[in-house]
Amino acid sequence: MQYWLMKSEPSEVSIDDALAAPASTVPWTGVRNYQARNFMRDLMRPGDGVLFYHSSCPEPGIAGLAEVASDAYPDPTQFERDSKYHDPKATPETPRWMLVDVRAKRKTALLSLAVLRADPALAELAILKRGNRLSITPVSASEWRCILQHLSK
DNA sequence: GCCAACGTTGGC
DNA sequence: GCCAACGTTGGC
Repeated sequence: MQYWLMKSEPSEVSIDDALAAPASTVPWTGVRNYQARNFMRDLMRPGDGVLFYHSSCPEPGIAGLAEVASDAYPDPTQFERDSKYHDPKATPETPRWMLVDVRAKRKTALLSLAVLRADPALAELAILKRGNRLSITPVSASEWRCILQHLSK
């Protein structure tokens, strides 16, 4: 059982969008970074805990709780010529990009970056590290507990 | 819109 | 394999 933080731009897929989807489940399309892909492909397992993070928006922060809902499989958008996620070097025989399904569990009060930064127990949280742009990052069990504690306030 | 930080590309 | 140029991310 592992824990993750996954960024999504709410103008693309917000926690509300995910909760409104069939079975509250969305395919995590569009990841085009090898490290993030490898996390999904090699380390994620169904049932892993997910912090649903809103990025590139007026109020960035943790907006909900979710879980990994599938093993990794090829991201179909890489094969779609008219998709902005199309990758001409990918073929169904040799896919490059993988994704997992994510099931939203609940929306939370927004846990802002300022609040996260103010907690010394979260000093090592990857999302708070300078220059970190990874859209998927691991969260330790103690960080997860700490964040749940914040969310229960 | 700015800009720091980082990943990727491609010429050599 | 180096590394400069370029593109992207994402908070502010």
